Amino acid sequence: MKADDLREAYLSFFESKGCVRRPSDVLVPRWDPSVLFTPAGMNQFKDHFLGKCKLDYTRATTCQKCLRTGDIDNVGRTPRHHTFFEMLGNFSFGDYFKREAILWAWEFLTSRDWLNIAPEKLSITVYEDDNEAYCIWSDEVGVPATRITRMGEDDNFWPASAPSQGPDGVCGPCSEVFYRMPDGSDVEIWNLVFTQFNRVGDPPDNLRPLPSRNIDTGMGLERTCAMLQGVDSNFHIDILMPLVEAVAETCQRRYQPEDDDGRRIRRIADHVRACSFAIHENVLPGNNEEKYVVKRLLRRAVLDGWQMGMREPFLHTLTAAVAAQMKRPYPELGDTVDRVAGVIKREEESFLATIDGGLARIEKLFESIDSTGGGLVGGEDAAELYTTYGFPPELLETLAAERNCAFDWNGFREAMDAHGQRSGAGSRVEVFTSGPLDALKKAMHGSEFVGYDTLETEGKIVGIIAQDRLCESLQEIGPETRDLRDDSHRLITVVLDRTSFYGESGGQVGDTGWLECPEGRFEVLDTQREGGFMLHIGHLRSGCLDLGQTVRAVVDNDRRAAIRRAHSATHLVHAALQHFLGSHAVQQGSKVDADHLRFDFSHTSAVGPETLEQIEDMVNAGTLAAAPVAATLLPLEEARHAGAMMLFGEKYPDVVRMVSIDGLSRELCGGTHVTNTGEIGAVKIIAEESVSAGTRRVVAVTGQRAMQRFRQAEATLAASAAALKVPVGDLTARLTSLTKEIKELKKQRSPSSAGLSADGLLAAAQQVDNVKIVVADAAGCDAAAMRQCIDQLRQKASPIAVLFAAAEGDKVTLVAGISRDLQDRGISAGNWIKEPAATVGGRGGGRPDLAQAGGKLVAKLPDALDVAAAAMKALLQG
RNA sequence: GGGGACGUAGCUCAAUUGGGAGAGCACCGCCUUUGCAAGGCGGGGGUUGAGGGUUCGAUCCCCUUCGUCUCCA
Repeated sequence: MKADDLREAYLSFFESKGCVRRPSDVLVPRWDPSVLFTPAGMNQFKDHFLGKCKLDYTRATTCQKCLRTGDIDNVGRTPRHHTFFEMLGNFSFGDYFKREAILWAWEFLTSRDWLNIAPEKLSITVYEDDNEAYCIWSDEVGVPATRITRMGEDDNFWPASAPSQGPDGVCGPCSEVFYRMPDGSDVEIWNLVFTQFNRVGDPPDNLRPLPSRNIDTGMGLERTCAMLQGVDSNFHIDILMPLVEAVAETCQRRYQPEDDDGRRIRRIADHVRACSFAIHENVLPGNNEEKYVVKRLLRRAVLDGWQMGMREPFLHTLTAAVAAQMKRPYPELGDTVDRVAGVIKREEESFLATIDGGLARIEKLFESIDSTGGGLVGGEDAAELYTTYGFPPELLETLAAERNCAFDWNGFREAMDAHGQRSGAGSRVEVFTSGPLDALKKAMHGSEFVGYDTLETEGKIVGIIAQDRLCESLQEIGPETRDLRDDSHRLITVVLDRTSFYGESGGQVGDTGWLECPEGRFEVLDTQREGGFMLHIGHLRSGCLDLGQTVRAVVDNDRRAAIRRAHSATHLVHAALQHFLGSHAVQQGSKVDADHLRFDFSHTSAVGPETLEQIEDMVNAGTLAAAPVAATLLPLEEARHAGAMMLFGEKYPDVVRMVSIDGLSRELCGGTHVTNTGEIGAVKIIAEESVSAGTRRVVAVTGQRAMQRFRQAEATLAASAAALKVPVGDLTARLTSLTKEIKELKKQRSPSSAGLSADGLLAAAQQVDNVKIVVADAAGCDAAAMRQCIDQLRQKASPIAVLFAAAEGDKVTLVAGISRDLQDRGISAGNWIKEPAATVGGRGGGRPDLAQAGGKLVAKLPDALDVAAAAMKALLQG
């Protein structure tokens, strides 16, 4: 059976059991702070399991794309480890339980209409105390006792070992189905989790039955396919083998499963598949979180290629093969092949450059190893190369072997552990988060948002949260609450059943304003949203608020209008960027504030000033056109058909809101917009900068802030022109002539202009034996000019010793130089200058031929010159 | 988010305990050459990422900040 057929069979089987077929969730669930990537099929149903949302259905089935990096080191080495894989699942939220889950699993596996697996090849494990599951398997299904094993909590409980070690919360026993492979090994193909307990504290008696019990099952698509197709490795099933072969061909290797290259080829196949999906969802390789995971996967794959002799980017050519194999379940992957390939190629180039750069550094390392005769690459050195420059240890080991050097892996691991300690461990986020809103979420879907059409509305208070707890009522408690210094600790959250306040989302900031009623006034400083609820965050300024009370929600009109301008302008900017830079310039993030917007997009290089101007012109042409803006709700498919701009990797609801700017832009967007682009006024781009590799940012202002900016610029110009006493139009010319003049003046500030001429100095020089000694006050010269003069003198006469001193402000600068032949006599300018420097209360030093010093006693300058002359005479005679 | 490294001419990089900011390539001018490739001579180009501090003096040492790279979570 083909993988595509297995997916379909599984989903339709469970549909026949009343489960609702849901699409795979995205691979990168940005809404879930507890994970970077979707790790299992149940992830998208967390709120369903916890009863934290109203249920539209109580049974579901999915095929979920997943990514895990926990066993990353085993990928390619073993037959069944992947980073990216698919999980088939069926789920019950307080509906069917153990009996159905077990019977259906068995039916699907063994029925002639479905997988038709010989029952004697299957064996079962259950949790040691779970007699209920044991009896169902043994009595109802009829699995012989020899093939049912009771296992402990570390194997057959979820989370593993929860009863004794925690964490507290929902948990339960599980039961696993194993298949006997041709080689005699048993492979787990299906895990049935029965969440039926709430763990409270340590044993004994810490497992309390849950009123609403859930089913969460997962069947690995790849391993089940391997079983059905009778192959010995997941990598040899129908959707992976062609990819493995494509990798082998690209790397010009014959795929031999058993050798080192076979392992590398499998790893490349796995990683390029994982990265293609992640990058498809706009996760670009980067330096933190999921971005870093993508980067690491890509680099591991490139490294494997490097070790097979690949010196040029190659990974990116494989994205088409990935899309081809995954076409049926994920056709959208085909739309982004070029973009994904481009991203991968960039990262490949960057990593190959890193390797190149590291090679030079490594030469130095080997030289020092050779000179000390150690014959061993130290773990410390390897770790430093890795953590600082990203040079992979595996490569270093290979290079070391070529030099007949050993590699200290143990030392390397120790050093890396130490690095890990220094870096500190990040805080872990709970898998299931809970908060004061949970009770509210069970009772209602969310707040009704009416703020698109109206900025004032009546709403009933359905929740008040203070100090992270739900309250019945709230009273103003004196002026100290208004203490701005620690206001943040005392922020209050009010939830209404309906509101005109927009909660921050899609980059648009939350509204501010007031909640008013006869009994009190609440100032809203920010509006956030959580699970469909708008949270009005702020302070009670007077009176009191009670649960159930009706208030008037009044949004700050001027601010909202400014936000609308900025948001619509953002859409125009997006469209203009795409027009001038190309379709790859997709949105990476944005912030929409009052008359101020920030827009991040994919682009590799800086956008030049000319292009930026063109973009600005196009945007302003859009506002001048006074184009109507309309928002419509329509089915996702229709929006797609209408050509609305959509972000890959976003999970859109079935009905979407499309914001169209007549003839200029179509985007799916939940934000608030002007009704006509003419309202935006001027749009002025004020910055273009880099956010991270591959991402650029433009910042722009609109409406009144654009006007303010023009005024400011004018004021600066006017002030500058006034300062230079020229008309604004002549400013540039005046500035260039001024800078030129300054430059010339500096040049002229030479010894000669200060009354010092080389010939004059030579004529006035003292002479001891045949050595000329020039000691002079070089008033008006700076150190550079004095040096220059010394050079001139040294060229004209030798042997010669020169020392200049000049006072400027409250400082004295001295410079001394001697000719080469005096150096040969053991005289040093550095030593010479010390005495006169001390005379003016300073110190100095320098090189034998030229030295510099300074001091602060300006009045002593003439003395210092006498001292200098005397000192040189002494040196010459000594 | 934390650790480490690096920011010097348009580019690639130098600069000894802190003591005169340099080289190669590129650029401009002139010469040589029928032309090209190349060669010779000369020249322009720098707030040493930014801001503070220590010092007589900072590319160098210290602090802050911005940027790039990199490892870890």
